[in-house]
Amino acid sequence: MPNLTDYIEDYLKKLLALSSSQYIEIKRRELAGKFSCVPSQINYVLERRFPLERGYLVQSRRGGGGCIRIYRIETLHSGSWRDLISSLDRESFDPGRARQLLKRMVEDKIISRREAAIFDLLLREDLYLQASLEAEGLRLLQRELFVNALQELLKIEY
Amino acid sequence: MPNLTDYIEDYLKKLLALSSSQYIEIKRRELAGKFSCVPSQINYVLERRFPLERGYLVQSRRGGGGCIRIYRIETLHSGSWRDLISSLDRESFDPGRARQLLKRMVEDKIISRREAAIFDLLLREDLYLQASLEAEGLRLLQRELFVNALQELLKIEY
DNA sequence: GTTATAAAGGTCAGAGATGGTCAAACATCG
DNA sequence: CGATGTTTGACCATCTCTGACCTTTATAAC
Repeated sequence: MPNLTDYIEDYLKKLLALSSSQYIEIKRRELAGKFSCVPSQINYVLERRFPLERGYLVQSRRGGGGCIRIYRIETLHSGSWRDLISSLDRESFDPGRARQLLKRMVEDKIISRREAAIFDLLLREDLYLQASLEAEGLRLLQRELFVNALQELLKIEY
Repeated sequence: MPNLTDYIEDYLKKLLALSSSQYIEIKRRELAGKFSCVPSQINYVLERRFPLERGYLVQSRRGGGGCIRIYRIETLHSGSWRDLISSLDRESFDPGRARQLLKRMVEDKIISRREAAIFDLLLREDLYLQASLEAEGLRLLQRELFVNALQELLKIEY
C-alpha cells in the first residue's frame, strides 16, 4: 500500500515527464493542499526521492512569488555526457558542435553559465595566433584543452 | 511564477542591453506607473537586483527634473583582482604564481572550485605537447588563454 | 536675493507570502 | 523489540510589497 510520499513522488515525476523543459515548478503550499498534508511533507519527499545522486536538482525561492524548481539532470556517473564529449572527434574537432554541446549542458544544469564562458573562450582562434599553429594543429590543441577540461569538470561536484 | 520585482528587473536589464551607453536613465514615478506599483518598489528592485556586487551602480538626483541612473560597471572587487591578473603578465608567465592566484580567488569566493579546476588544467603542460611549441611559445599561449579567460569570467554575474 | 511651492527621489517599518528546519510522534518491517 | 521510514506541527528565514513620512532640487513669486 503506497503512502503519501509515494503518491507525491509519482505525481511530480509524471509532471516532469510531461514537461517540455528540463524542469517543473511547484508551489509548496499548493502542492501540500492538493495532497492534504502539511507543507513540510513536500520537503521530505524532495529530500528522500529527488536527491542529486538520483539525478535531480532542486532549487527554491522564498518570499512572495516564491516557488520550488525541480530539474531532471543526467547523473554525473551515468557517463552519457562523457560519451558526448569524447565524440567531439579527434580528426575534425568542430568548434560549432562544441558550442552546441556547451549550450545543452548549461540548459541541463550540468555546467554553469560562467563555466561555459570559459570553455567558449578556449574556442576563440585569435587567442592562439601567436603560437602560429597550422589549422590542423590548432584544432588538435583546442580539442585537447576543451575535452580534457570538460571531463575534469564533470568529476567535481557542484 | 515571476513576481513584480522580476518583471521590473527584466525590463531594466533589457533597457541596459539595448542602450548604446554604459547607463540608462529612468524616472521613478513613471516607471512605478508603468508597473502599477508604489514608487518605493523601484528602490526595492534597485537595491535587490542592481547592487554594486553584481556590477551595477545606481545614482540619482532628487527635485524637479530628478531621475535615476543605472550604470553597468565592473565590480569593485573584480577590479582589484583584474590588476592582479594582469600582473601575472609583466615578467614571464609563471604557472606557480597563477596557481597561487587561483587559490586566493577561491578563498575569497571570486571564483568557484570548479572554475578554478578549469584554469588549473590550462596550466598543465602535457596538454600542449602535441603542438610542439618552444618553452617560450608555450608560456605565451598559456598566459593568453589563462589571463583572457579569467578576465572574461569576472565580467559575468555569479 | 529670499521664500514658497511643486516635483522629484529616499527611508523605514510592518504586513504578507513563501519556503526551510528540526524534533517528536507514528508506522512499518525484520 | 529495534531500525528505518513517514507524517506532523511549531518555529524560523527570506523575499516582496506598501504607505506614511522625509530630503533634495528647480523654479516661480515676491
